[in-house]
Amino acid sequence: MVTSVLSTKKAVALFHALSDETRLELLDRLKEGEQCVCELMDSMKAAQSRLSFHLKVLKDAGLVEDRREGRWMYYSLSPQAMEELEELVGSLKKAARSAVSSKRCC
Amino acid sequence: MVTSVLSTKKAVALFHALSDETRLELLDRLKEGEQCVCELMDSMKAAQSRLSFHLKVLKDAGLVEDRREGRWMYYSLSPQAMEELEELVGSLKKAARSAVSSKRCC
DNA sequence: CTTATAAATCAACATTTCTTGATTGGAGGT
DNA sequence: ACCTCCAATCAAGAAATGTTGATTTATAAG
Repeated sequence: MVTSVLSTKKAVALFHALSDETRLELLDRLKEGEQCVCELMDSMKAAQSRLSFHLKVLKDAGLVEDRREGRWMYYSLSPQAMEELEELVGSLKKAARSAVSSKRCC
Repeated sequence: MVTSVLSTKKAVALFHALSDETRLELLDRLKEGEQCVCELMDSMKAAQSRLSFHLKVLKDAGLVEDRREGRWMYYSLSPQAMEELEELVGSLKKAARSAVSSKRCC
C-alpha cells in the first residue's frame, strides 16, 4: 500500500534505523569495510553498550550483517539492504514527479 | 562527513521524517496529487491536529510543500526533496558495494 | 579450572516523539 | 461586527528511544 516495493512496517524500520547520527556514522565507518566493535569504539570514542545498541538497530533493519570470529564480532554493510532502500526511494521519487494537482476539495 | 551529499543533521531529519507510518501514508496519498488537510483527514480518518503535526514534520524536512488557497492549505510532494533523498541513498549504496574486508583488529 | 577479553543484555533514568483535546488565528460569508 | 470554517499551535500525558553503568554470556588463553 504505502510502497509497492516494501511493507510499511519494513520501510518504517529502515528509515528509523537511518534517522540517528550515531548510526549514520557507524554506516559511514563501515564504508571502509568490515570492522569489529572494538575498532568502532576506538575510532568513535563511544561506549561499548551504546554501539551494541545501535548496531542491533541497524542489524534488525537489515542494514548491516555480523560475523563472529573468536571473541570478535565483525560488522559490515549489507549490499542487499542498500538495493532495497534505493528501490524504495526510487518509487517515491517517481511518484513525486508524476503527482498532479487535484480539483477543489471540502 | 557522513555523506558527501548532505549534512548529517539534514540526513537525520530526512530519514526521521520518513520513519513513521502516518507520514508514509501521507506521502502515499500525496502521490495522487496536491490535497488539502480536510481531504486527508477524511481519507485517513485522522484527527486534524495529528495531521498538522505530521505535515509539519514533513514540511520541515522539505519533503512536502504547502500552499494557501482561501481557508484551505494544500500540500504536495516536493520533487526536489526526492532527488536529494535519492542521491543520499545512492551514495550509501555505492559505498556498500565497494566496501571491502579489512585486516584483523584489536 | 581460573582468569581475561569482547560484546550482548539489562535496569534505571533522561530525552524525544506522538497523541489528544482545547485554544488561537486567519479567511470568508452574513 | 459577528459567526463559521479550516488549520496551526499549545499543553498535558503517554509511549518510544537513547544513554549509562553493571551484569552476563561466550570464547579463548594460561
